[in-house]
Amino acid sequence: MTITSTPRAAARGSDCAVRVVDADRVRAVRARMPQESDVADLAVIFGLLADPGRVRILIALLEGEMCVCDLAATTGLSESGVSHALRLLRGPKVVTVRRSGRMAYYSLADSHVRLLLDLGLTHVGHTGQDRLQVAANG
Amino acid sequence: MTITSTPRAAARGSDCAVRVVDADRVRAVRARMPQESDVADLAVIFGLLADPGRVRILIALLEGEMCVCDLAATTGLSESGVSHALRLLRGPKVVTVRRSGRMAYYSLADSHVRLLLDLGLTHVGHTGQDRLQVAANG
DNA sequence: TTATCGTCTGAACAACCTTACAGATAATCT
DNA sequence: AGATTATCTGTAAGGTTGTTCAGACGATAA
Repeated sequence: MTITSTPRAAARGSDCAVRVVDADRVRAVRARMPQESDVADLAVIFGLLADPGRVRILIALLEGEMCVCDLAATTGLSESGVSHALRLLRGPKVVTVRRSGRMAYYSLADSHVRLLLDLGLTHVGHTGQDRLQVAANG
Repeated sequence: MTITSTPRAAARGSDCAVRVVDADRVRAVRARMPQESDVADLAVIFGLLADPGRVRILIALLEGEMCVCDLAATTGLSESGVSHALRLLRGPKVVTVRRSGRMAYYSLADSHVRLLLDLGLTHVGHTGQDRLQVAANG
């Protein structure tokens, strides 16, 4: 990727370069940018927390392990839906399973996820801010 | 939603009730469950952090405000892509704009998002300061 | 004024994700 | 053994999301 000193310079001199206003700043921030794989992993983790059903499952698990059907009763999801959700969460080791007979007891595997949830909950609960408004922004 | 005492009881007695193993537990957890709107808002916030491009934008903004074209140069996204992403982030007030002439300088609006990012980056295994050293050495 | 610049937007398309249904699996009971 | 249970999985439909393209808008310079 070519970086020219200013947007104006880019337009004057070369063809398809990336326009930059503060080149030093861009260099500094790019130097601190985590590597792509870490950013991708981070996005995956946040993506797992981006579904209300999965969030309810994880909030339920904050209090300790639970079996699939109790999670279904707690969250309002179907048992199949809970199972699908837990499969996604099992992959990146967000939750772990303990199997006993034909029961499967799930619990939070990672304290970081617990912190993310707590932080998020205090954010939406304690800021007393209005309902989030995503669309229709002037 | 009907809740029967145990999965077996549900199968024996009634038709389409939600099966529950530990009824008291389910009641307790449901009592503590945040209301649906808060869970939805939480999922929206996490959803905004669920895209690598938006994560790079927000990481860049951790160091201070930036204009759109510098964000594009920093993150590798197109300027149009950055603008679309910033629109999403502007809605729930995750970022704010300061306009000066035809420039638009964006910055993080909410310290909670900053904390979420820091926590996530720690989870993934790298802090911004570690990155500095790594980048300096190659 | 005209030309250029930085930013924003709408539309279209592909890729993805969620959900529900049906069935499969393994453990347990009669 | 067969029936029942709790969980898991494959599949497909439907909706959502990210990206690109083309152009629009207001601000600025010539």
